[in-house]
Amino acid sequence: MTESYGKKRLTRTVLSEQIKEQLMEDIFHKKYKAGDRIVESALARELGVSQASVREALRSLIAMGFLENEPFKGTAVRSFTAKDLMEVVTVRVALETLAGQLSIRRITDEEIAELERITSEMIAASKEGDTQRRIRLNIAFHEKFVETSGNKLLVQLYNYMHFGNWSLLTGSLSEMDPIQIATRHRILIDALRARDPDKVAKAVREHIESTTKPLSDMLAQANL
Amino acid sequence: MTESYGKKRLTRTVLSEQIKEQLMEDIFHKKYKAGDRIVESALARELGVSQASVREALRSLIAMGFLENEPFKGTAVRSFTAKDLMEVVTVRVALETLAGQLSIRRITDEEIAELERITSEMIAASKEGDTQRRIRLNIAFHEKFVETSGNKLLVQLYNYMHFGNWSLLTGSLSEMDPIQIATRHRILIDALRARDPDKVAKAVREHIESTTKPLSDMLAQANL
DNA sequence: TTTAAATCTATTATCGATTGTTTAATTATA
DNA sequence: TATAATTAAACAATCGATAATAGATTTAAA
Repeated sequence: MTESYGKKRLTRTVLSEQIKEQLMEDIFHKKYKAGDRIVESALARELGVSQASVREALRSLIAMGFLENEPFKGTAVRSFTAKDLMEVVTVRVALETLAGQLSIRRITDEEIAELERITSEMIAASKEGDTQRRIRLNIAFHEKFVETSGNKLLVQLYNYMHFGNWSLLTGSLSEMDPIQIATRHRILIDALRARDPDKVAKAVREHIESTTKPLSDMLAQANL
Repeated sequence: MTESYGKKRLTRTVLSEQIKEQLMEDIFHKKYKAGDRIVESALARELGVSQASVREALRSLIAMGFLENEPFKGTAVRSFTAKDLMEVVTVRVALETLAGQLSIRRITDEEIAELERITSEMIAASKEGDTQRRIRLNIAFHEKFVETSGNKLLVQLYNYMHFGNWSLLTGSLSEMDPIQIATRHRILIDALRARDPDKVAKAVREHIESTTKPLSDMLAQANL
C-alpha cells in the first residue's frame, strides 16, 4: 500500500499477496471492469496457482471493497453509483478532517517537509505526463497526511476505505487539472504549518470536494 | 452481526461463517485471551472441519481486527493497550458524530421508535441481570443509530472498526452502571427527535466518552 | 401453452494431503 | 562458555480433488 512509495520488501513470498496485488493492478488498469465476474478456478489456471490461493486473494479484496460476492454465487468487480461516491466524499471529509485536527498537535517539520516533497514530485510527474505516477503520489500524500495524525486506527480505517474506492477515484483524477490539485495540497500544508485548526478543516474540505466534484457531476449524469 | 438482533437467516450454510461466529463467541467469553495463539490445524481437528475453512474464518477475523497474524508464523488474539482504546474513542466520536449529523436530515419516527425500543429492552435486560443480552443490545443500538445516517460506507466502516474492538469494549461495559448508559441513550434519542445538530453532537460525544472513561482509567493504570 | 419437477452444468465451498518456513533443540566449532 | 551450523518439530501456505449449491435446461404434467 504505502509501499508503492518507497519501502523495502523483505518478505515477498506470500503467493496470495502477490495475486492480490496483481488483481489490484488489473482492476486499476481496467482489465477487469465494474461488474465483471472473477472465477476462482479460471484465474487459478491462468496464473498457474491453486484455487485456494486465488480464493484467499479474492476474500481480501472483498474485505477491502474492491470486489463483492455472494455465497455459492461468485465474485465480481464492484460497481459504483453516484450515491456511493457521495458517501465516499462525506466519509473522507470526516476522516481527513479528524486527521488534520490530530495532526496539528503533533506533526513535525520533517513530516511537513515530506508532504511538500510528495507534492513537488506530483507536480513533476504531471509535467512529464506520467499520470500513473501522479495518481500514486496523490494517494501517497493523503496517506502520509492521515498518518501524521498518529492514530493507527484512523490510518487503518482510511486505507480500508480508500482502497475500496481507488479505482473509482483514479479514473476521474486523470481528467483533472494537476496544478489545481497541487495548489490545494499546498494550501493544506500551509494550514498545517500554521497549526490553525479552522484553516486545516477548511483546506481539507475544499480539497476533497473540489477533487471529487467533476467525477460527481459525471456520475450524476450517467446514473441518476 | 446485526443478526443477533432479529433477522431471518435463509443461508446459514457457509461453514467458515459458522466457525467465525463460534470464534467470536469464544473470544467474547474469554476462552481465548489476548495474545493466545490460534493454531489452524489444531482448531480444525477440534471442530472436525478442514484447515481451509478454519483458515478462512481466521482471515476474516484478522481483517476485522480481532486477531493479528504474521506470514508463516501464525495467528493470535489481538491485545489492546490504553493508546489503542483512546484511538477507538477518538474515531468512534468522529464517526458517530457524522452519523448523527446525517441522521437529522432523514431519520424517521419509526427509526426513532426503534431506537427507543432497543433502549427499553436494554434496561429490561439490565434489571434481569442478563449482561450478555444487554451488551448485544447496546451494540445493536449504536449500529442502528449509525444506519439511520443512510450512509452505507459509514455503516461498513463503523462495523469494521466496532467489531475489531468488541471484546475490548464489552469487557468494560459489564462493569458500568446500566441505568446511566440507558439515560445517555435517551438524551441522544431526544436530540435526534428535536433534529438539533449541536445537541446531537454533544450527546454523542458525552455518551461515548462516559462509556469509555472507566475502562480508559483502568487501562491507563495497567499499561502505561 | 404454462407450470413444476428433474436433470445438467458451471462454479463455489470444503476436504485431505503435500510443501515450505520458522523456531527451537542439538550438535559442532572456536 | 559462547557462537555457529545442523537437525527436528510444528505449523502455515499451497495444492489437487471432491462435495455442495445456484442457475439454466430439459422433460413431464396440467
